[in-house]
Amino acid sequence: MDKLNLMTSFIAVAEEGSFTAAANRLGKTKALISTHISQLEDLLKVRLLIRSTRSMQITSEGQSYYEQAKKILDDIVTLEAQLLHESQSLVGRLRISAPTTFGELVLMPCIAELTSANPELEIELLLNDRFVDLISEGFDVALRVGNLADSSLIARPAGFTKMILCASPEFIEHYGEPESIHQLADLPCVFDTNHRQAGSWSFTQDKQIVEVKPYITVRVNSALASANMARTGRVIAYCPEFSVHAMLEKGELISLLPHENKSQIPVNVIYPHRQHLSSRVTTFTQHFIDYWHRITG
Amino acid sequence: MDKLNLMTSFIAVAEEGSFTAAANRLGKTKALISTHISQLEDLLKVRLLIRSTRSMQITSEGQSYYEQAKKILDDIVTLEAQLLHESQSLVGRLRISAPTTFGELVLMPCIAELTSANPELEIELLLNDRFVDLISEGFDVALRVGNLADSSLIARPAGFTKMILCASPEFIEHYGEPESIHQLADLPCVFDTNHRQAGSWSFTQDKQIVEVKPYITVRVNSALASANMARTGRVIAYCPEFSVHAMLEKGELISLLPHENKSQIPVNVIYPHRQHLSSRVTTFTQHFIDYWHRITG
DNA sequence: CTCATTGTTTAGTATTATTTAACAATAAGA
DNA sequence: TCTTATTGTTAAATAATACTAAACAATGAG
Repeated sequence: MDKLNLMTSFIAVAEEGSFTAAANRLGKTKALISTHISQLEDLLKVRLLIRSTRSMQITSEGQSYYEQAKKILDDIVTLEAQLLHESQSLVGRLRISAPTTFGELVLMPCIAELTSANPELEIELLLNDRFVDLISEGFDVALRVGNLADSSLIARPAGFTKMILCASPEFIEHYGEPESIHQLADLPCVFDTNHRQAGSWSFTQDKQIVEVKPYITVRVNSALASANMARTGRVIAYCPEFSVHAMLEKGELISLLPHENKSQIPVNVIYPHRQHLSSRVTTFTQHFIDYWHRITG
Repeated sequence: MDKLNLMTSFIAVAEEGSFTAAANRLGKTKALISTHISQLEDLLKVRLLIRSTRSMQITSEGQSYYEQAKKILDDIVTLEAQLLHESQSLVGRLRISAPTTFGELVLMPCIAELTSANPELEIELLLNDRFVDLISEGFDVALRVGNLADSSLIARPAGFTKMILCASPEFIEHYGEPESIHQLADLPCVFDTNHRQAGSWSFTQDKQIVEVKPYITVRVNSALASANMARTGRVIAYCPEFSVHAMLEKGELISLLPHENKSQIPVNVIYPHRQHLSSRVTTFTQHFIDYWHRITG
């Protein structure tokens, strides 16, 4: 028994003053309205309407019920409209999880654009390279660089980032520029432990994936830290393009063997569910993907 | 789709923190809870809960919906309890319709007892000898003296009143006491036009109904008026016992042929419906019936 | 790694909602 | 006064849905 249906029927009858008119208003039959009123009266154990075949009169209890029932139905409509508006407007908080370096270098300018366009959007960005459980930590959305583990989470591909093998001019002056990736086994390297394969770097040559074990002198769980290490001139680094972009532009680092390595790693936007995404999430996602395509060409 | 059911399930989940616990609380299966939540989210087009098989988290929209939905369910419970209380207490108005003389002489003392015992009961008594439509004029209850016309109304028999043929001592002194009802055709009479049969009186002799056409000198639509007419000594009257009771006691009127006439007419309590009577109506009805039995013996 | 427990899905069943049609009651019109 | 049209009610039939049971995939605890 759908109580809200019964209430709706009763309100229509009270306002129209007749079962038939109420049935027309609601697009139902008068028979249904009749059973609805009977059910409601049985449920409430109170007579709401006094009716003969021709005339009808609302009881004092019916009048009191009408007023309050109408308010309750209004409250439900208001609640639902407000909730929909809340989820479809760009007001409120958006919790984002992202890898540290990626967040620092890529995401901050992207988010700056978004918030200046939507001042009421509150963004909370948590940068972390450890594994993050989106659901239990209450994130709305996350960015992941690299291949994804199997998961129940939903991924939306945003594009790719090139992997750059690089060193400083001082390093090249001292060791000379390597002519093949296999020389990395003999040259001092810094290793970003955020990479999946422990102790090895993978390159793509002529669409073939080649694994090389570099000579590792330093390990660190940060792409930016390893780029900065390379800038000292002591080591070669293998970093995502975004983390060394500025240093390459300034000439502080130089890309090595750019024609021999076409490695790319995927960038994904992740959310914990697929349905009824708030527009905060969809707006952020779309804006990030646009931004990423803009800066990676 | 019973929206209140969906809301109830969601509230249980939000409070218990798990679908299974919510299902146990409501005595339903977890499968049902799962579909309820999905339906509610589809209905609202908003994600309320973020859930994996093991952990669950309420969204900010879900939290807001929970608080307001809970209030709405509370409002419904409160409304229903209040309505039931309202109809079961003796507070409020009771509109009664009754014949004029009956109301003036019988009902007023009866109602006086009732209101002094229930000070919060407001009684509105409308006395009227014309036909009254209980429903369209909004009466809760009516009293009818005499046989009832066929009707959709509900009648509860309260007892009977004797019909008394009577005249004043002066009348008897002048005309002598009649020895048979058939003499009424020759003696001057006052006729109460509230009687059903126009121009004739019916008597009950040895369980046989006898119709007599009296010699009518005055017609009036009031039993009390016809009794007062008889008290002048000019005419014989035929009245319900309650309307001449006081005059008989004082000796102002004398009952004629009491052993030859056993006519009684029924007294009924009438209401426009049978179900969900307010306790105002049932209390009044019971009190009147008790009172009537007390005064008629 | 196993096991128990979670939420989801599907198919089947039970229940309810709704309509259709026949009905009794009654106000309006002839 | 009689007929007609319209009212609310009822019963039976059907459409819709609520609910369950069972099998499932995912995952945290031991």
